Amino acid sequence: MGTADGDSTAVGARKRAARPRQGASMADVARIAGVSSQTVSRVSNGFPGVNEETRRQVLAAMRELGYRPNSAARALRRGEFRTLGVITFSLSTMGNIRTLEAIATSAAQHGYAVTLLPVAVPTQDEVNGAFSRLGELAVDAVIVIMEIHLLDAATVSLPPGVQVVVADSDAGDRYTVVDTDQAGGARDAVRHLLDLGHDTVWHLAGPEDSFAAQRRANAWRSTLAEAGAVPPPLVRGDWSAESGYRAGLRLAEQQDCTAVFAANDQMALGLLRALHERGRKVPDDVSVIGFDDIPESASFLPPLTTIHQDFAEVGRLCVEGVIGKMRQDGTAHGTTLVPTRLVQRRSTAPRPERRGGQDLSDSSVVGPEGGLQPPPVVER
Amino acid sequence: MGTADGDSTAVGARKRAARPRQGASMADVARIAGVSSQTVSRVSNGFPGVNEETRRQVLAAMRELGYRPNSAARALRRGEFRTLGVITFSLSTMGNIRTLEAIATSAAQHGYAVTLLPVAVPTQDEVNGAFSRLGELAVDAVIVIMEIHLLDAATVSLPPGVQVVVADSDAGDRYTVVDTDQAGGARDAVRHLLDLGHDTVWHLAGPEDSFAAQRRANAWRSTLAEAGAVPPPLVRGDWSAESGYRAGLRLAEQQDCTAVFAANDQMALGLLRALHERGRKVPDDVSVIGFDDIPESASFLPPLTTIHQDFAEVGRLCVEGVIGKMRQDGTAHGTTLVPTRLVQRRSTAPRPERRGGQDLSDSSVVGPEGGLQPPPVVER
DNA sequence: GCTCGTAATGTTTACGTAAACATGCGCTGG
DNA sequence: CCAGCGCATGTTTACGTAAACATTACGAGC
Repeated sequence: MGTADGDSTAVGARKRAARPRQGASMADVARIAGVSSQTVSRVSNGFPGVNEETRRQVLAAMRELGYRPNSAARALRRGEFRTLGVITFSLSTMGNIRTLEAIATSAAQHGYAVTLLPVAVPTQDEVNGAFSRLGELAVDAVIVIMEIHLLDAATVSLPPGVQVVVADSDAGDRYTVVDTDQAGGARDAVRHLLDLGHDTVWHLAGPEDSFAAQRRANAWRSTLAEAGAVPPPLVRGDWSAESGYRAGLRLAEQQDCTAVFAANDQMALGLLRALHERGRKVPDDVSVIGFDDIPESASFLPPLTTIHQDFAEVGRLCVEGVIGKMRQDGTAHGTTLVPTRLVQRRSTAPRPERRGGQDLSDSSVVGPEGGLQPPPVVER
Repeated sequence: MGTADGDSTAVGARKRAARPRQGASMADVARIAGVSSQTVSRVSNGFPGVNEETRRQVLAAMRELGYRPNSAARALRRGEFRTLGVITFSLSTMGNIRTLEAIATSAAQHGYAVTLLPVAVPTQDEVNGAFSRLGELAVDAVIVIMEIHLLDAATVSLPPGVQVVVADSDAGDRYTVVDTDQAGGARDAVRHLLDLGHDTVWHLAGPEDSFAAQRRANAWRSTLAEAGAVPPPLVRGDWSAESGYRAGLRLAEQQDCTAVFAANDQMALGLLRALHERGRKVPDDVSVIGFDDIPESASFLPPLTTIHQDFAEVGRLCVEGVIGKMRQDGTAHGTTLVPTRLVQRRSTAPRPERRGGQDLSDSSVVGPEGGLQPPPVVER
C-alpha cells in the first residue's frame, strides 16, 4: 500500500527532494547541547556573555549535527542580506572582468557575497529589466559596471535603501562613481609620444557611444593642442582587434603618420598586424601605444608600450564606497579617479627622421630616458 | 527631551539607516487593497482562484506602495533561494570567464540568480574556505569551475541537499562534470598538422597540475602514436604568453621543429613572438596551432589557426545539469563533453620541404584543402 | 427548501533567527 | 544580612511569506 498510489508517491518524492536541504536548526543544536536556542545564536554570532564551557558544548553539538546557519532566516531577521549586486554587460571586456574580480574579492573580505546580474545586450529594455529584477533580488547595494547613459534613461527606480556605485563611467553628480583616470592616462600616452619627438599623434579611438572612449579622445585632442601640435583626423574603431586591423590598413597609407595612440590594447594588436603586413616597422617607422595593459600585451610583436589601468583598485574602491554609503546613509555623490601608469615596452621609439637615414639598430636608443615627468615603468 | 539624549539619538539614526530598505510588506498592500495578505500572496505568485477585479485592486495597491517581495522571507518560507553559487579561481583565464558569463545568462533565464565565490589562490586552504563559506551562503546548488584535484582533497563536506556540477575538469564518477572535449580538440589539432605533411608535431603544454593540460598532452601523444610519428620531447609552459615566449626561444633552436601545437592561444602568442624574433617564419618555416580561440587570436601575426571551445555551451549545460539534478534528486554522475571545432587561419601550412627550396610565396598554398575529416572553419 | 459543491477569500501557523526582555544565581558592600 | 549588581542563560516575540486549513457566498440538483 505504501508504494501503491503512484501519484501521491511522486508528490512525496518531490517534496522530499525540494526540502531536505534544511539540515539542523538552532533548535536542534540547542536540544543536543542542552541549552536554549538563544545561546546557540550567541555562540553562532560570536557574542560575549557565554560561559566558555557552554560555548564548547554548543560548538560540539554544531559539529555533530553539521549545523549551518540559515541565511534566509538570518537575512529576514536582520533586514540585510550581506550581498552586493553587480550589474554588468556581457563580460566581454577585460577591464570589466578584472573589476568584477576585484569586487568579488574585496566583497568577500568585508563579509559580503556578490550576485551577478548580467545584461545580455546593452539596450534600454535589458537594463530596465535588470533593474526591476533587482527589486526582488536579495541585495543590499548595487555596483553598476557600464556606460552610464543607459542608466540615466532607466525608467525603473531602484528599491529604496539600495545604494548604488557606478564603475567605469561618468556623471558623478548623479551617482557615486569610481573610475580610472581616463583623461590622465590618455594625456600621458600622448605626451610620451610627443616627448619622443613625434610632430603629432594619431588616435585610434573607441566607439562613439562609449564615455571612456570619448574621454580618452578628448584628452588626446587637448594634449595635442596644449603642445601646439596639429591633430590628425580621428580614426574610429570598436575596441576589437579586428577593427584595429582595419583602421591600421588605412593608417599604414599615411606616410606622415609616425605615432599612434590606440584607445585599447586589443585595437593596438590589430594595428600592429596591419602595420606589419604593410611593411611599416614598429617602432622604427611608427610608434604605437595602447591603453589597458592586458596581460598579453607584453607578448605582442613588439611588446606593447601601454597605459596600465588598476582595475583591482577600481573594484576595491567600489566595494568600500558602497559599503561606506550603506553604513552612514551616504547621499553625497562624487567621482573617485584611480591613477594610471605608463608601462614602457618596445612599441614606441623616437621619431624616425631624428634618428638619421642610416638604419642604425642601436638598441639603446629604443628606450629613451629623457623628457618624461612621471617615472614610467620600463618593461615589467 | 526627545533629542536630548545624544546616545539614544545616534542609536535611532543607525537603526533607521540599517532598516529602511524594507519597503511595503504584503500586509501593507493587503490593507490598501482591502483584502487579506494571503490574497496578496496569491496575486504575487500568479496563483489561480482570485477574482479578476480583486487582482486588479491588489496590483494597483502594489504599484502604489512600490511593493517588492522580500526574498529573504520568501526563501525562508519556500526553503529554496533560487540562487546558484559559482566557485572559481581568480577569473584569470578567458575560458573561465566565458563559462561564467554563460552560466549567469542561462541561470537568469531559469529564474536563478548567480552568486560568485572567488577563490583568490588555488590552495587547499582557500578551497576549503570557500566551501565552508558556502555552507552559510544562500545557494541551492553549486557550479565549480576549477581543476578537480583540489576539490578531491577538500576536507569540508558540502551542505546536504546542495547539488554540484563541475565544469572544465575531470573525475566524472565522483561529480557531474561538463567539459570541453579536450582530447578530441587536441587530436584534431595534431591531425591537422600531420595532414599538412609534417613528420611530427611538438607540443607546448600547460602546467603539469592542470587536468586540461594533461588531457591535451595525452591526446597529442596518442594521436602521434596512432599516426606512427615520433613524439618530440614535451615542452612545458604555464598558460601565460610569457611562458610561451620562453618556450618559443628554445623551440626556435630546434631546426627539425616544423609544427607546434600550443595548449592555449596565449602561449601560442608568446611562441609566435619568439619564432619571429629568431627569424623562423610562421607558417613558412614553422606551423603553429593554438587552443581556445580567444577573440584576439584572429589578429595575431599571423592570424592563429586554433581549436575553438564553446564555453557558452559548457556554461549552459552546467546550469541545466544542476537544475535538473535539483528537480529530480539526481545522483547519477557522468561527464558531458562539448565538442570543439578547428578554426583554420594562417599560422599553419604544409611542411617546408614539400614546398621546395624556392621561397614561393604563393598564398593559395597557405590554405590547404585536403585531408581533413571534419570540415574545418576557414577564417571566420 | 435543503444539501452539496465550488469559487473566492480569510485565518492560523510555521519557517529559523536574533533582538528585547526576563530570570536566576552568586557575590559585594554597607 | 540583605539590597543590589552583573553575569549566564532562558523566554517571548517579530521579521515577511505561503502552505494548510477555515469560512463564506452562491448556484445547481434533488
